[in-house]
Amino acid sequence: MPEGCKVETALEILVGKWKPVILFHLFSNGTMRFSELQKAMPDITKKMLTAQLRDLEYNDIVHREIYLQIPPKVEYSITEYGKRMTHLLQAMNDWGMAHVEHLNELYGKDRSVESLEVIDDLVGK
Amino acid sequence: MPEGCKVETALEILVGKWKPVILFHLFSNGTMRFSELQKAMPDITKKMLTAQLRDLEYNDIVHREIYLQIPPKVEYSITEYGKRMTHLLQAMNDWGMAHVEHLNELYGKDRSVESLEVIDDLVGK
DNA sequence: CTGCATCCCATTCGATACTG
DNA sequence: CAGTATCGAATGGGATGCAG
Repeated sequence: MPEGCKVETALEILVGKWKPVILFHLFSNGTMRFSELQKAMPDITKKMLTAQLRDLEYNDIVHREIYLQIPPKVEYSITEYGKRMTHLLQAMNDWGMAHVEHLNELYGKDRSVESLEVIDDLVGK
Repeated sequence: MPEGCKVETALEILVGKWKPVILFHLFSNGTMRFSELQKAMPDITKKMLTAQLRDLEYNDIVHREIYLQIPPKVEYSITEYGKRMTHLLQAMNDWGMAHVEHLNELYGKDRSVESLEVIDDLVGK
């Protein structure tokens, strides 16, 4: 472990019940409208979706493009800066997968999978 | 971004208000007694410290060595498996530091530093 | 010394309704 | 369509006291 310890800074950006899923969809699909994100994540409320997107926007991870028209249209996408965190997300994802494996070996299968339903739905398994 | 998206798995291990600090101390000092950890983090309550250590223990990141004696003595250390996540922690830390810089450039200094007091105390700045 | 139990508060999050 | 406003429930975390 290094000096400084800004691990929490990284955590704060990614934590928030829905941020990883949102990023996953935006990384996968490129640009999405608010309603498309909602359709992709049926369980998230508008309030939460808005809040998390605003958070990501403040951190320059997500770009919000507003079209002044009726009916309104707003598109979200990953910023260039945001794309640079792909490696970190990849690293976290890889470690996460390996860790699930590790826990399975330690305790046996079918455990510690709670609270990942959303992701599992997403992947469709 | 990959398939699967187990980013949340990684997050769940590190999240918990004190886990990064605990890991930081254990990585730095090797083996520490419960009371030493408390001294190192004056603001954490016993309840929280216990809970987070149990969590890390369950995830095979931290080892708990109990000496059966009076008065009791319990030592905590990073497991071999836990040491293998050094690279991930390093990556998150690096990104976190760079991100603080990035935000400073975007919005100007002296912002977004809230909620890092603990870490800052730790580093003594 | 270590750490569990209890109570309590603050913040988060979901549900619902409403608006430009 | 893309939000905001309001309320209540759930959850996380702090303070304190007791126990092995």
